[in-house]
Amino acid sequence: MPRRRTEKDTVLKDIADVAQVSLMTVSRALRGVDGVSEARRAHILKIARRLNYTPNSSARSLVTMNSDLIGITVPNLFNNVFAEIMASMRGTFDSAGFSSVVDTSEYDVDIEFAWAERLLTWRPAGMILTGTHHHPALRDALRRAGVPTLQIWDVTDDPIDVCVGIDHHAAGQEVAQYCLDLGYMRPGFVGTTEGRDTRAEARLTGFAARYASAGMGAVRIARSDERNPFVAGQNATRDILDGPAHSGPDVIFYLNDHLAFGGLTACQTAGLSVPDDIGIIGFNSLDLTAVLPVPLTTVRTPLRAMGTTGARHLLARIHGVAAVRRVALPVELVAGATTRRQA
Amino acid sequence: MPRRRTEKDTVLKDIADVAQVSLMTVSRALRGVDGVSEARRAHILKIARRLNYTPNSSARSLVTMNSDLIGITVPNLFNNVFAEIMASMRGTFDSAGFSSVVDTSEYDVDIEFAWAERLLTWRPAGMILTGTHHHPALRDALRRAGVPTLQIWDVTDDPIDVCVGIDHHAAGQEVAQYCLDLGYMRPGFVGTTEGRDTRAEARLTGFAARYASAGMGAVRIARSDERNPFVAGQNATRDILDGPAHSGPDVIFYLNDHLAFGGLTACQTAGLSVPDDIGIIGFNSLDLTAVLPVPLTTVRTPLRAMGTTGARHLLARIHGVAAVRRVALPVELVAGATTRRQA
DNA sequence: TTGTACGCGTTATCAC
DNA sequence: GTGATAACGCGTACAA
Repeated sequence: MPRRRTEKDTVLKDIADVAQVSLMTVSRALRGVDGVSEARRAHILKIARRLNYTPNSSARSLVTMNSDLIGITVPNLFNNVFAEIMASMRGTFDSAGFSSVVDTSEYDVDIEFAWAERLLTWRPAGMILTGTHHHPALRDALRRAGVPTLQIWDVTDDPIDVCVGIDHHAAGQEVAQYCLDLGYMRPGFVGTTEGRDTRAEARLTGFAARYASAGMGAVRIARSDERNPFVAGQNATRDILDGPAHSGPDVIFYLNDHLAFGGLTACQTAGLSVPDDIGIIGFNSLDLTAVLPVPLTTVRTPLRAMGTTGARHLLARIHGVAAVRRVALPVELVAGATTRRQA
Repeated sequence: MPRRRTEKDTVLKDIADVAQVSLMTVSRALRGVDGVSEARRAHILKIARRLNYTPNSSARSLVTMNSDLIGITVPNLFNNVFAEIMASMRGTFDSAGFSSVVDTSEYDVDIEFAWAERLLTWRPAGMILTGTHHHPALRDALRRAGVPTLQIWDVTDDPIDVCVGIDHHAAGQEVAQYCLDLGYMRPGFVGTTEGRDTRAEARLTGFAARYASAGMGAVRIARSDERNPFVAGQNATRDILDGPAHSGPDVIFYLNDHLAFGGLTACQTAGLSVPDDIGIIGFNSLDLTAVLPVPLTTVRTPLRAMGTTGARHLLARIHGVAAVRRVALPVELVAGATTRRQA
């Protein structure tokens, strides 16, 4: 027996029957395109509402070969950075009538790729990837599908389509320069497991490169794969402080403010005074910092601007406007009270 | 001129031509259903891969009248509670082959409803709503569409379909009982703008009800609509402490741990010692608390269990198994060092 | 301004 | 085990 629509599953045809017009007139009326007299349109809309008409996006998508779905993948949702970027983009897309299909890749390019392949079966209007490090086959898959793609949060000279972000390497250098200016001689870095967060690694590389070119010794590095970022910062800081006196760092650059806050507590526990005994620098100016008794020296990243700019550029591409391919936004080093000029 | 597929947009028909079999055999082979010899199937799969075949979900959805899309709406992504719930659910759905379409409602039932209506045009396999307070028309719309629906984070006796969460009213009572046992006489509550977070209001109601039935005066309430939760807690606490001495609260129950941390800093600034001068109680045991020098008295909510349980129940409904309609998970009051027995 | 014919890519059904 | 055919609901093209 042929499948039957459920009783209430109204379609254009039913509305057309009730309104005594052709199916096409209903379609036009509902889409708001020209070619229907106002009287008819109003009449049809009323009937559609009364019949609880729900359009079928699949049918429309099938014939138009596209959809109002936008794919967004971020490493996770716990990091406020990604929550902020997503929120600022979603506003733009939402009011433009798009729906977001979200993935969390956990920094795993295979997960990201598998998700992207599944999403491509829906012929999405656009795709947003975090960063510039992806599965080798992803770029081709997206190109082949012709899906406008935005890479956000990091920049590269060779984006899939368009990228909007900050130059993490340069940001790391900037922080190193700031430290050098203050006279810090033994730089440290605290982050998470190597290879996961490639942006953080880029910051570290830039940080180390600037110190190296100044003839200073290598950066002391400690990592923690603890899931709770505060605890991770605390643990890694404890590790980096462990060892003979005066061999430890005199300043630590953290993966982000959360880890830095954990580091602050570790320093207090270790009896170290900040900034007298050691300097602490965060990244990403997160919510928490606003209420700390000592303002944290950190780097303010333009997350909201990044989201809105990125969304705008992606929308432009979706509408066929070939805009720029690379937008690097500036970061701002915010000098707080957790660093100070060395004697 | 009829629209033409782009060169690379391969479809079943093309594969069938190359494989020298009928289109239906290809369809069966790709779906892994019975009725294709193993030799043929392997051959077809290889060709499909070589031709970069991407299935068209819209076409499938059109004929099957369903999809592998699951809608999830949460108030926002900044609150770790929702990030945690989403993450624990997504794992289950992802491995079951579903894709998540996400919305952030900003605690606005109209936004939630508009989003849900748009999503229904895709005939989603399931829908997840946060809480039990929705647009009056949403329940009907979901019922009519026959979409299995999970309400998470709060419970009700009359769920749309199935609900998994905690009893916020009871949790508030539990906290009040704890405070009464310790001898706190002047309860306070700090939250955000009234009417936004209905779960928080339920906790407040339960908290106040328990105190009322113990014959104690009304709960002192302060609110802040500041976006940064830490700052909100700080500001509202400052407000509640303002006033003649001994009229202020001797214990404050916060909307969550973030606001409580802001409150802690406000107390310190005001020269109040915690827990000697005032007690502080949070909610939701968030990441931050792990590194605080003084362990926060708070309520631990089973966020992960909630997500996995909810996902399981929704999957059951999607597969046609009518499971329970209401699951209330227990909360655990964690006594920290920010409260103590009163003299 | 309105209507008719056809096709989008896939799956259900039934025949072989 | 395999293939032919008819939908699924809607939009494009063109005729009226």
